[in-house]
Amino acid sequence: MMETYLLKALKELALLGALDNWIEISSNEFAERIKSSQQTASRYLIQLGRNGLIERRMGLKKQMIKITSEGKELLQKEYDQYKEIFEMKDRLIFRGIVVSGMGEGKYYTSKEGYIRQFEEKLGFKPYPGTLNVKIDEIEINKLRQLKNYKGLTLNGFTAENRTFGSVKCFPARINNKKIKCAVVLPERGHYSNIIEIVSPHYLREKFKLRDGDKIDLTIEIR
Amino acid sequence: MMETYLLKALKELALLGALDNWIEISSNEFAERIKSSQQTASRYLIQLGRNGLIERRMGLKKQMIKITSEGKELLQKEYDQYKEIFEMKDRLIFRGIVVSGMGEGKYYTSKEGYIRQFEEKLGFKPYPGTLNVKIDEIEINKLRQLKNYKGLTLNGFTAENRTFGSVKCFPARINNKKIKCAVVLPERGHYSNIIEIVSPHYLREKFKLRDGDKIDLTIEIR
DNA sequence: ATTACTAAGAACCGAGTAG
DNA sequence: TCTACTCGGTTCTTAGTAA
Repeated sequence: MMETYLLKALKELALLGALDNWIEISSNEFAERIKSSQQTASRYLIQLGRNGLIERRMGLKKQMIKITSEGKELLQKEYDQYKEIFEMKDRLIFRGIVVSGMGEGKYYTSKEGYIRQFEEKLGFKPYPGTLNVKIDEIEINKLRQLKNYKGLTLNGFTAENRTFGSVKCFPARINNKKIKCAVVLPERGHYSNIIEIVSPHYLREKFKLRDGDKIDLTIEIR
Repeated sequence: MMETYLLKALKELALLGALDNWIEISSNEFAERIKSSQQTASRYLIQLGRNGLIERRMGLKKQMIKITSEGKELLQKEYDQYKEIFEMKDRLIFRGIVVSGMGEGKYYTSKEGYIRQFEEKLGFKPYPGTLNVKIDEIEINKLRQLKNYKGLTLNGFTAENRTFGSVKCFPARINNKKIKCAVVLPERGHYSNIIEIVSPHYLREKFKLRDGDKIDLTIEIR
């Protein structure tokens, strides 16, 4: 486990140039930089070393320090999260697990009234059946947000003496792979923590997915 | 002062969408997300609120949370640092303070042999005298890095029965403002923690600088 | 169900200091 | 100089629990 104060220390070392180069620094100088005591700075450096995040070479005075590839990876992950926060205004990312639907998905993908519109508006003929993804409870907030975006609307229609409601679609990606698919949400209806995905492909096979597998879902909102 | 664990908590809230929207969340759900106990999650939310980083609205169940502009600013600063680490491969940023030189700067800016080359290679006629910036001790590592880059070379020459050595120049910015200037480093010579800056302008006046003022120095390395 | 207080234990910090 | 140990004080965490 990564303590947050160690992450901050690692970030400071990176800012001092230790990502690509060895830097020479004393625990005292580092302490000044991170606004701590010399003892704490020393302890941080020891712990960063033990965690494999930096490499150290002790000199007679000071020490040489360089961030390892693991350390760099950790910082990169952090950077990616900030990018997600500030740059991804045109998409929402959900984490969820694959579950078995109860056959509702076949509605969308087998009624001629929907199929025609899938082809018109999304440009593909859907494989019959949807992939159901259960969104982490905590991300239901984002799901609510998603419902506020326009997306592409497939109009409702009447057939076989009953009505089929309008639905909204958003182009999507599974695990960030470039395989055509889209999420489908009923225009009206209850909140649900299950997202249904349509695609021209049989997604379970294409992605080798089984119930319970975790997936990332990136949804384009414009 | 901002504890690092609160920053992490704030980041998680941002990832959950609390930057632009109110999100509904319970301390338990949040605890799960940040891998802590419910009590700790609750305490974090209280502290984030007290620090003015989030706004909270308590419901009967759960609570509504939104990151404030101060909270956003804090995250943005963090993001900027990561950008500096990963994206600024073509520049180095130094922090330092303005000091009085001992007249050496006039060398570069008054000898015809240098002046001609400044005009040729940097495109300006230097104001006589340099601005001297003392780099924070700890950033000497980066200064060493800087000396490895090529930059623009002003060739040495002989005049008045002595030799004047080659120097390296790098285009630079002070406090990220678009005023033409460049740092000058002797091609050979001792390490120093003083950087000299040449410019067509009298920089002390242009930036209203006095000894002891802190400045940021952005140096272009290609 | 929820938030959040209390209290005790766990983790962290830094002055003193050895090597 | 340096690094890094010990140890007492402080801060953080979480089980228990009230509201």
